Amino acid sequence: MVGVALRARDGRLEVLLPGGRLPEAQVGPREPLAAALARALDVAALAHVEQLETRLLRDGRLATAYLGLARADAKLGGDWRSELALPPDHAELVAAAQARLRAKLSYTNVGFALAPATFTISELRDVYVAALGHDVSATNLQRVLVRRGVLERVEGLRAPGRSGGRPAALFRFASNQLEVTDEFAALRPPQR
Amino acid sequence: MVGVALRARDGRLEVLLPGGRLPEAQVGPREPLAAALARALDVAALAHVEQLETRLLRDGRLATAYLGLARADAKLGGDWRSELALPPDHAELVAAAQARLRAKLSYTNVGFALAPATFTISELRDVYVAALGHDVSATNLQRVLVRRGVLERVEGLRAPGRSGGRPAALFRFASNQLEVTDEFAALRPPQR
DNA sequence: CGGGGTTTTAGACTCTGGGACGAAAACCGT
DNA sequence: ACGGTTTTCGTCCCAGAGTCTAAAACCCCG
Repeated sequence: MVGVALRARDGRLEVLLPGGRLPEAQVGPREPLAAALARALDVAALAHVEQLETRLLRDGRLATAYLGLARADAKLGGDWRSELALPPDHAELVAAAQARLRAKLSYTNVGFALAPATFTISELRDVYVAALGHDVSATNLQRVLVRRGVLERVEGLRAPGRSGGRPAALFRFASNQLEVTDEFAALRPPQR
Repeated sequence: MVGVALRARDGRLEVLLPGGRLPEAQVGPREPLAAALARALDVAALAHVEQLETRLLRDGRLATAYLGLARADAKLGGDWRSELALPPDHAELVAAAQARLRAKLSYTNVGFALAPATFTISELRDVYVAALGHDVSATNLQRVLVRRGVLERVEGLRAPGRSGGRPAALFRFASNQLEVTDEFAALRPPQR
């Protein structure tokens, strides 16, 4: 049981490393994985958790890796440093976690687990840029997510900063559970 | 360690059940998962194998499930019956395996693991129909897969059957390893 | 050998989702 | 009031994929 907790903040996709390493826990016999997971990760503080893969680590232990996502405004204990100093096993898991997240941002609503409860499109754009590692058009992001029903407008506006600008509309994710955009795929069923 | 081996044949997506149940194996301490997997599944006869999920079964054992795909013309020992008589745990795993396969048919080249080495578009279409569970246009299938570089023409034609028809061109998959169609996703990086 | 039935192939048309662009809206500070 | 900023809205455009029709190439049968 190894957990990779990620958070998009300050333009970067942080890896949460309490004590400078990935959190681990031993899973007992007949113990539900969720129980061991709760010992390793602060599950209550994570907006989304999903299983990654199970593999034999170099030290001989069999580990099931999990991906955890924290909202930018979540209160978390533990520090986070650069993940460059991790052992090779763990570094690979971090890479797998990041790849999984990047892929799912495109065809699911996982964004809900990274963004705060309410936000402007620009703020959401920053989250996506941090997680994806490339630029994203705010205009397109809004259109795509609204069209899919992933994003909802919410009452009110955010006042502009000191440098001015038009007040921004506020949005939220329509759901706080993972939902896959159905029929995002090629080779769809015939329409009639 | 539980294996779900699938094969697309006779218009159906069969579950290979040697002895009427899903193949299992106990994974020893410090044993690579691939080794235990080889004991459970006839890996050599499978064109593709990938991990599904790890879960606690109702009988208290911790099992890592695998998805295996067999080509339609593969020689396999063991019979296969309807999967309706499986225990609930295993039935769920079969459903997960089928769902995974259906999804990956859209954005990867997994088809290579279901189709024979060389085939006509109509034959490939039958494989896709069996796996996806809905109709597929042969014209579309060819255009999509060729455009992606997944399919290659190969020398020769297949003679028509007794009922006549134009001879069919032969194709093969360009690769026999899993490859993900990059940039199938929404929220692509900017193009310039 | 010619005609009707069958299967495959090729092309054109259309629709939709998403990227790019530019103008308008609404604010700031000076 | 004016220029600079940020957000929003609308339009254009393109690529990928679904649909359709006709042509190609074969079979069998009379």
